[in-house]
Amino acid sequence: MRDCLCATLNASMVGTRVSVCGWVAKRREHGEHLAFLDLRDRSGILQAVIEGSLDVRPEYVVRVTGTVSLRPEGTRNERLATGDIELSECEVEILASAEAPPFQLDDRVDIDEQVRLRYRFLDFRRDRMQVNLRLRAKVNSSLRRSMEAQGFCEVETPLLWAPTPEGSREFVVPSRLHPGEYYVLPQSPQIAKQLLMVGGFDRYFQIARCMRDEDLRADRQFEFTQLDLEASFVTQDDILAFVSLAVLDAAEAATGVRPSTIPSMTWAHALDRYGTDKPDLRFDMQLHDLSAAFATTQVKAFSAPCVKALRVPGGASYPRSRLDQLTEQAKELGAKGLAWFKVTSDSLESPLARFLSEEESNAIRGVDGAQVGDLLLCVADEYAPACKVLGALRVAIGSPPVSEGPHQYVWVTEFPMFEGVDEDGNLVAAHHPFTMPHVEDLDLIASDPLKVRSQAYDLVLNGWELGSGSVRIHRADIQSRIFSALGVSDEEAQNRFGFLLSAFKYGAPPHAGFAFGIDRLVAIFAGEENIREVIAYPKTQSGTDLMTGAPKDITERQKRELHMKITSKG
RNA sequence: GGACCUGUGGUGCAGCUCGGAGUGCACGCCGCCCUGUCAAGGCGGAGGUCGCGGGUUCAAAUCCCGUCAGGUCCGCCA
Repeated sequence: MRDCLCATLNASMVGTRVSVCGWVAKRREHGEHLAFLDLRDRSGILQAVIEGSLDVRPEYVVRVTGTVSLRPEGTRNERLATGDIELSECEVEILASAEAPPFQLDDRVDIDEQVRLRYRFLDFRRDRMQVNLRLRAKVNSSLRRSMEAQGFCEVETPLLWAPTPEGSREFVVPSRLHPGEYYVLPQSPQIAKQLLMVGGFDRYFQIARCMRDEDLRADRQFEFTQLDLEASFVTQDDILAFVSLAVLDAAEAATGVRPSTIPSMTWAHALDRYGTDKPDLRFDMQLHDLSAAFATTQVKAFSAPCVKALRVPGGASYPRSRLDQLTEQAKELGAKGLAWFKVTSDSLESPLARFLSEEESNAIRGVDGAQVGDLLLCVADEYAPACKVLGALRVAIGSPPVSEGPHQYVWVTEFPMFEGVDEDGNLVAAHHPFTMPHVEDLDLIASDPLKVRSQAYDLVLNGWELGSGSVRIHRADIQSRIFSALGVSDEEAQNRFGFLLSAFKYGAPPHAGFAFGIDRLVAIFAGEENIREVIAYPKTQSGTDLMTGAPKDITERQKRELHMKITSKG
């Protein structure tokens, strides 16, 4: 039907007669003797010259047969890739007519996302979506190549899986053949891939769809895609190397620039200096510890186990309203308050300044090489909350949009094994219950569990958590110690993970793995703030699909077959 | 579950503080004119339940309350 794509034509083809197909992007009529038609296909725009009038409208689907010609001198268009040429002596065949689209299909205006999502198929015709989805395809392809080159085998795992209640809420699928019983959609192929290790697939990967029925965000959808991998007879460092190589390959494929190696820091360091487990290294503004200087303070606001400070360069010019807003934000984050100090030429300007001892005042002035014109923010609290509050303020004040600036990757390692206790007093696993503790910390499980480090690690890019992984427990004795620390009884463990535990009795190799979000990675490559921009058919924040209307009711017959009865709505 | 922002012809905005006739701009759409345009140009035209409901008022796009939808965030996301 067509000989080539619009933008593949160039001056070297002059004289050739070709047929091209696409959509009418624009029509410019000059009376009944001359008209120009801009034809758009996925490659770009090509101008066709029509001698005579032409009854086509924008978005008509046409096939144009014409002769590739050089444009007359002075009529070339440098802004068009095909601006030197045009099709002349054209025959136009209308393949489909079209109504005027509900919004403009050029990239000159931002269209409300509600409208774009309702007419996603039209949104696809715009450059932004074409570029983003093709970029995503390129990243997928690069990841596959990279994993295969590293000896990994792609295995698909089921979407209909058994309920194994863990951290996040699962999507549930009622069974027709088994009344009152359910499948769930996987939150990740975690257990499936560990069983592949038991089965001898010592290097597995998958570009896997995962589903979690949790509230949506700019970086979270119900369903998202991960590069999921697992390997046997490897250490943590092996996994970091596998993943680093795949990510760097993808970055090069997507951006044309290959980042250098990915640095790493411990979780403890990230919390201490950046107040978060996903530090954004595109800007400095590290947290500083003033606990020692305030150990015996008389100032009530600073009487706490920990005092942390953050220097805001140039922040002394903040008006009172901005400082109040930051204080408000700190309180929302759980701080008792926020102390601020403006560094002026001879003193500290602050409501609290006159209560400070000279030593304390000097300690504050000394933070991070503070200079006149800087602002210093301090939070006094328990250690972790103090870090987290200032870490959040650091991001609020200093962080550029996630899509801007250099791409700063970092590995965060040595996560704690447990992150506190639940309402029943049981420890809560920070990663998942199959995570291997740091070997040196095994004895702490009973004595001081919150100090136990795990062999779990995250990959972070520009302050976004791309993914996480861990070395897994492959020994029954350690697994049962962890389950008991988590308050999971033998019976419950058997009930939830019995098939995994039983598989491990038949010779489980030491193994470790990782999974990272492709949506997030591609969004950052694409310079998008929101993963919806790199997903073909995303859901809204309330989990609806504006194009299909999902979720929707099903027929009475379907409900009968599924043995379902709705007893309440809301 | 909570906080905040947005909702005005098909699209993108302005109007809202401080109430006074659906007022304005750009794009698109329809008709006519136009032989080298390319964000074509000129002339004319159509198109509105100001998200929805209630309240205050002589009078509401504008103020108040509620509600719906979209977004950002907190909670949640092993």
